[in-house]
Amino acid sequence: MANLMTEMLKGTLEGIVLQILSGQPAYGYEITARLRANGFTDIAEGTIYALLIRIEKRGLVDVDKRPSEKGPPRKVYSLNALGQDYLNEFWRTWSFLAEHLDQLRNGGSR
Amino acid sequence: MANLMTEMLKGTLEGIVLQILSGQPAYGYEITARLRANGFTDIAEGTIYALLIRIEKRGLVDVDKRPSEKGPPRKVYSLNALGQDYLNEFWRTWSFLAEHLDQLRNGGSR
DNA sequence: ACTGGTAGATAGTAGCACTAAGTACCGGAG
DNA sequence: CTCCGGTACTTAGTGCTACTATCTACCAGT
Repeated sequence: MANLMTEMLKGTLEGIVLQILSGQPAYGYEITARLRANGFTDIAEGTIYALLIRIEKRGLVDVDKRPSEKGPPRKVYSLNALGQDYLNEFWRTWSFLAEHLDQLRNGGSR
Repeated sequence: MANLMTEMLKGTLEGIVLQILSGQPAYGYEITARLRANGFTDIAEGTIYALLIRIEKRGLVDVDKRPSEKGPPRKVYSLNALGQDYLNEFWRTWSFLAEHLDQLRNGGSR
């Protein structure tokens, strides 16, 4: 059975990660941990890595590889100008959706 | 380039349609028209029909076929008890997501 | 030597919205 | 009478996204 949250995250998870990166640069493992701390306990690690590669290919983030004291080198992602534009667009779309859903929920379907 | 809204609708469009049906029974064409009137101008007709068939197969709605004065017979969908449960669950999930996104947006990522 | 925590990559799967094309029915314009 | 436009529904195929599962790699402590 498909999970409701799984489907709802499609499209929004990307914005969530970009928003996190807009605060400060971060690497994958850190982002996953931050998400979990933030209540999104069920998001798989692999999902985040795949997403990061995707937004990197789209040129929304810059990457800086630096050695870690523990384990393999980290890939530190930071939001660039294009990413910021995309993030703004994301929030505009989200606001539209959230507004209309609220409206629909409160009987305002007429 | 993938549309932001398209991806964001995944998972939520289903809830939107169920919410519309919770007010009163409706048929596909009508639902499409209502969505368009509600600001969702870019939702394709085919999408709604596919979605309706899906939720019918899952047993979330009951179907009543009745002749139309214009064109082929309408398939009138109405929300049943299982659908209502699912809708409640949908709103709970949505609220969680909306809350956490708001929190994240207002610098509350720490 | 082994376990556990840190860090990332990837092949395969399922679900969803979209595109595009079609069927079917009817009324009115030409 | 034929054609067009509006109503109403169907369906095959596509692309994108999150998930599962598994793998590599590095290091510290026992």
